Amino acid sequence: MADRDTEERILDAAHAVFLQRGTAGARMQEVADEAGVNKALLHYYFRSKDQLAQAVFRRALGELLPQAMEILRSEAEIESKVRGIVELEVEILRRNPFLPGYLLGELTHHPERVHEIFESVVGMKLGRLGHEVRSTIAGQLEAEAEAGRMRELPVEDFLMNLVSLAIFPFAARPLLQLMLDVDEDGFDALMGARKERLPEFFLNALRP
Amino acid sequence: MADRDTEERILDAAHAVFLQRGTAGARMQEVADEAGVNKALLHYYFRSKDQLAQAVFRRALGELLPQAMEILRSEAEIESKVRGIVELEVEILRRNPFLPGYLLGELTHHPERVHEIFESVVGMKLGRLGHEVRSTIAGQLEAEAEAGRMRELPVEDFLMNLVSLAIFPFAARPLLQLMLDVDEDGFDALMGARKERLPEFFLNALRP
DNA sequence: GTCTATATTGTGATAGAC
DNA sequence: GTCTATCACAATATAGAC
Repeated sequence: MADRDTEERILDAAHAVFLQRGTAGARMQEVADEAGVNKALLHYYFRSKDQLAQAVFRRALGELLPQAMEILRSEAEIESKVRGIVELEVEILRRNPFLPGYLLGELTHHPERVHEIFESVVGMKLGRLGHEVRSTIAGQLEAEAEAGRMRELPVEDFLMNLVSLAIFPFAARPLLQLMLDVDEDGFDALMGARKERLPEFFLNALRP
Repeated sequence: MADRDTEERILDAAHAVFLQRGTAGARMQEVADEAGVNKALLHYYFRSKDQLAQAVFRRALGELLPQAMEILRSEAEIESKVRGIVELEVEILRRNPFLPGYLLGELTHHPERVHEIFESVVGMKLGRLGHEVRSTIAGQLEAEAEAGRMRELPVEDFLMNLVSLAIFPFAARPLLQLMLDVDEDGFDALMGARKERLPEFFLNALRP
């Protein structure tokens, strides 16, 4: 219960509270309670709410982005990348219900934070990484198209469409649960089943 | 500058401020300034911040949902619905950059609000509307599949995949702008071009 | 209906003992 | 490192004049 251990407990607690309430809606007192320590300790370790919020945001973004980037810029085949991204994102998001809504909310309400944090998360200049991913996949798509195995599609579309399909339903979950008339477990089951169909759906869209 | 007019100016101002900052991050003072009136007037018309926030949320959801629902449960053909949804959502979201992030953030941070508000927005019992949309489209999908024009796909997948593709990129815009290395105008141009390709992409995924 | 002034509470942050 | 006590101010909300 001391030192590094406490700092970690606080960050865990902050993660839980900030993701559920959002940065602006989160209260330091609630984080302290959740961590089982006093409010003053939060400031001892993180100085201010803003810095704690940044640590949480960095961590949250780090749960999603680096592994996805790794898959996308690897040398694996297109089909394998599609399956890998779907499997990865769906499994992470099934276990973290607040993650996508939190991230998208923070992105729109604090867009200025993204730039600085992005780099510390993926450990690379963002422009460079984005370019690397795009040129890698663009080459693959082009080769597939020339071989007649896929129809032409801009890399930007490939990337946006893939992550849209994988992530969005989790972000809109509260609305979807009402419209599809399912509870938590029903939704989770739905997502588990959809995960199996999604790669086929996406790859089918790429057929010539 | 009186009566109904003032109430509307306040709601407009609140809409602008709340969507950009989020409900918890928004300040009544900023809303008052934006509306060009005094803080006390906000309470005169809306009683509390919470009620003002609800009015804004209702209005924001109303910009997106009812028209989409109308298209989905109409008697139009599947292909026409796909084109209609893409056209509608993309055009609305291009003009309202904060709308999707705000909605998704509020959904995750205040899921309890959805139930009550949903009904007043679409003017119908939510379970009923959802069921109506699903059974209508399920019938259409089944007919298309039997005629050999489309492969089989659960209604839930059809609905989730379609709205995911249409909405998500706008919600993730700040991140995508960095990764794709484009500014505001570049992003808008990208979305404009993608809008034309999206229906083909989606319909292609439905081919047998 | 609209304003100014003020009450009241909530909340981030620090001082200082242990 | 961790706590209690407290400060300082931000933010919602209301009272009351006009």
